[in-house]
This record gives sequence, structure tokens and C-alpha cells, in this order.
Amino acid sequence: MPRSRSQPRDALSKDRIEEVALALVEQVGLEGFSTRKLATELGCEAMSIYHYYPSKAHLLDALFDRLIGGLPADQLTLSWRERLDRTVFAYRGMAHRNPRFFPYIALHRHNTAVGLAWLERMLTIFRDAGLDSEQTARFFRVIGYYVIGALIDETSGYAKGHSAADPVPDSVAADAYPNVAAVNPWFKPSEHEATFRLGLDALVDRVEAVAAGGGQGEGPLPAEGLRPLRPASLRARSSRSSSR
Amino acid sequence: MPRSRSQPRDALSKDRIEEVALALVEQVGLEGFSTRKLATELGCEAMSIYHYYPSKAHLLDALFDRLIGGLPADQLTLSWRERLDRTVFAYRGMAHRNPRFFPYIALHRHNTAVGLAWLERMLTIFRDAGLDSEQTARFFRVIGYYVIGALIDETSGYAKGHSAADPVPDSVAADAYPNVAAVNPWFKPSEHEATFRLGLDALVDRVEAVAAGGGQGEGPLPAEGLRPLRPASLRARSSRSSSR
DNA sequence: ATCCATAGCCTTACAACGTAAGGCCTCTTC
DNA sequence: GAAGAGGCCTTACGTTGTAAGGCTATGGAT
Repeated sequence: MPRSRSQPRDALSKDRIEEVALALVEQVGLEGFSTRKLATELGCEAMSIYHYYPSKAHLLDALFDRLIGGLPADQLTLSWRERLDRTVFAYRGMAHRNPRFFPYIALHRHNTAVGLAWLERMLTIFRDAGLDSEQTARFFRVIGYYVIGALIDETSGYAKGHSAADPVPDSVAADAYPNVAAVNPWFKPSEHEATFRLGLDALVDRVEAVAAGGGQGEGPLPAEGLRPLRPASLRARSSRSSSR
Repeated sequence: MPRSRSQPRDALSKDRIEEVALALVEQVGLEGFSTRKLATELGCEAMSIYHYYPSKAHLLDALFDRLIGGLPADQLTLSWRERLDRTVFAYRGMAHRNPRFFPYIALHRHNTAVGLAWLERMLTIFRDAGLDSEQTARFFRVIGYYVIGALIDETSGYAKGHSAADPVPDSVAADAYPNVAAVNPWFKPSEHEATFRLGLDALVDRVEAVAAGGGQGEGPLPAEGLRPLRPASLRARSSRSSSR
């Protein structure tokens, strides 16, 4: 019997550590996740984990790679719009399956090999839609922004629910803020997907309009030559600032 | 001389604590921000801060309230589109002035009185655009998602720059991921505002189209009756999932 | 003038954190 | 059998949020 010191657990491995780590994050949240708790869960000591990862940050990056790398492959035979749709919803599914880990994905720059491969794949879809480099860059960013922002909200129900300070009681809220009260039914999780699609469609429609001829999706839009990408409002305005 | 114990600093107050705290967060980041460092900066001991706030979380919420509460008032005489534009850009300016604190704003539910007042104000703009409750709810969410996602990215340059794990060297990245390399010039901070506007305009144009008659901003769009809000794609599809 | 409550700030202490330094087995390879 | 490496652990340090309680100066009540 080579190992009978503590629990009769399996031997350590990157695979097992990462699987258990992801599960633990979902139990205790990102804040509550520590190497010591992970060690307890694994049936080993905290420092044993450092044999496999040089630091906690490296472990978290490995979790990122594992989740992103686990997404299904691009279906190159489909239309770009269908490919984009599937890729976005696969990403969304991953976020929903790991709601408490998702903020880590959303907040950190991931210039790992896996992260770059994922980025490359997304960009290819926009290229295949007929966008040039600038359009690809901007619309990838725009849609990425939207998806990240949406998923942060959709997954935050599982995470830290409320501010630690005194939340305003619901009864007071309803009276003092009528629009908030009126709008509340559409903020429920059951409405998340419909709302998500609404915004995504608006953005992807714009991509389609731009790809179809540089138009903006406004007006009649049947091919009217190559208008510049940026709407007038973009050229006219400069950054606004204000407040404290 | 009532106070000459340590530094000849001013007396403590919520106002001073919060001002110094915001500055410190920008120096050391959210992770590095601790009550002890704040105390040193204030010229007092860590526990003195707890006389003004019951916990660190309460202090952070106060910082949120201070920043949101400091945004300029809505200009009710302007068009809804101009009001929305100014509000969004005022928010963006605040985020850029507090880049390292912004993730806290983006990630937490803020049901404080200030947070709800802000929400109420945003919703009013959508109502004034002519949207009903459902449309207001959904488009507020959609635009909020986009703005939060965009600002997380725009401000993250100042925050934790890279993954702790081995980042792929730029030279390798350029060869292995051609689209990433081609697109890189448009990812620079100098392009942030143009990209931000591109997506925002796409979404607000959709709001305008919907407000003008339930259309989708596609096609000719002159008032063609009240079509249902949701595009066909929304009704036909169910949540997709996949991967590991 | 005295008393006492309160406000304001500090001291001490504890449990939990990431992780550096190094030790102790057990297995592989010669 | 020797040597080395792989795999896991022990101990320890500095940092964190904050509970518990002490000290002092102020201000109102008596």
C-alpha cells in the first residue's frame, strides 16, 4: 500500500486537481477558493498543489484553458452567422455551467496559447462574413463586450448576491422607484435568454449590414456603394467627461 | 494640540477616507487595497476605519455610491437619444477616471439607494423614448451589458495586465495567429472610443427602430404596423449547450 | 464642579491566506 | 547497491479582515 497516510484518495494529477478546483469554486465562490480548501478536498496538503502549478494564478489560468479548450470546434461548413451563433451560445453555456468562475474569465487578459487560439477562431468567423481587418477588429470587440457584460449579469445570481451594505428593502424600492418596479418582471432569469438574443441580434444584424456593403442597417440599405464604416456621430463627437 | 501622536494629518471623516481610498485603489489595485494600507495613507491605524464603516465591504459600497452619485444630472430638456448618449459617456468617463476600481462596480449587485436611483434614471430615458415596460427592461439590460463589457476591457489595461502563467511571446503569436496579428492595430487604446461608439450606435439605432413602430431596423422600416418585439430567431431557438 | 456617556482612535489577538525553504519517502535507472 | 528524481509534506513568514476591548478628550446633565 503505497499511500495510506490520510484518506484513501486517488493520486494527484493536473486533471484531478483542475476538476476538483472547478467544483470547489462553484461551492465556495472565487473569493472563498483557497489552496488549503482545495487541498482538503483533494485529500492532500496545500503545498502539494505547488508541485503541479507554480502559483495559484497559474492554476486559475489552467482552469481558464480547460474551459475554453473544452468548447466545441467551429463547424466550418455552416454560414458565418450560424457559426457565430453556435460559438457564442457554446460560450454562454460554459459560463452558465461555471457561474462563479466566470468573473475570472471575464476580468483577466488571457494571452495563453488556448486563449489566442480561441481569439483567432472568433476572428476567422468575422473574416468569413466578409469584413476587412478593421471591421473584424471592431465588431469582434463589440460583440465580445456585449457577451461578456451579459454573462457577468446572468451568472451573478449565483455569486455574491447583494452588496454587503444595507440593501434597500424591496417594499421601499417599489414605491420610490416606479420604473424599477415596473421593469422587474423582465429581469428574471427566465427572461435572460430572450434579452440576450435581442441584443445579440441587433449587433449581428449590423455586422451583416456592414458586410453587405458598408451600410449601417438603417434606411433602405440595398447596395448603395461603399460608405465609410463610421457613422457621422462617431466623427463629430469627442470624448465627453464630467462629474467628480 | 489635540492630535500630534503620529503624522500631523487631518482628522478622519467619511469624506477624507473615501477620497484617499479611491486614490489608493488606483495606486495598488483592488487586490492590493487593504485596510492597513489605507490606514497608513490616512495616518491612522487600521481599526480606526471601522469606526466609520462596519466592514471593508461597506466602505467599498460607499465608494460605489460616491462615484455613481457624483455623475451629472439628467438633462431633461434634450432628446432621449442625446440624454442616453450623455449619460453613457458620463459613466464611461467615470470608469476611465477610476479604472482599477471599475471591476468592483461592474461585478457587484448594487441595491443601495444611490444605485437604485441611478437605475430609475436610466429607465426613465428608455420610457421617454417611447418604449413599453418590456422593451425598456430588455434594452436597458442590453445596453447595460454592452457598456459594462466594453468598460471592463477599456479599463483593464491599467489593472492586472497579463495572466500570471506563461504568456505567449508576441513574436510567436504573430506567426501562429495571423488574424490576431492583423487585427491588433485596432485594439489599441486610441481606437477604444471609435469601437465603443460603433457598438453603442448599433444598439441605440435598434432602440430607435423599435420605438418607431416595433420594427427591427432591418429593411425599409417606415412605419409598417406593430410587429412583435422578438425576431423570429428568438422564438425558434432554445438554449444551446455543449462542450466538456 | 463633578459625573458620566459618548465619540474617536488605538492595542492586541486570531484565524485564514499565498507561498518560500527544505525534508522525507519511494520509485526508476544504472 | 547507488544515485537521482518525482511526489508529497512540515514548518514558517508576512499579510489579510476584523472581533474584543481599552484609552482619552469632549460635552451635556446635575
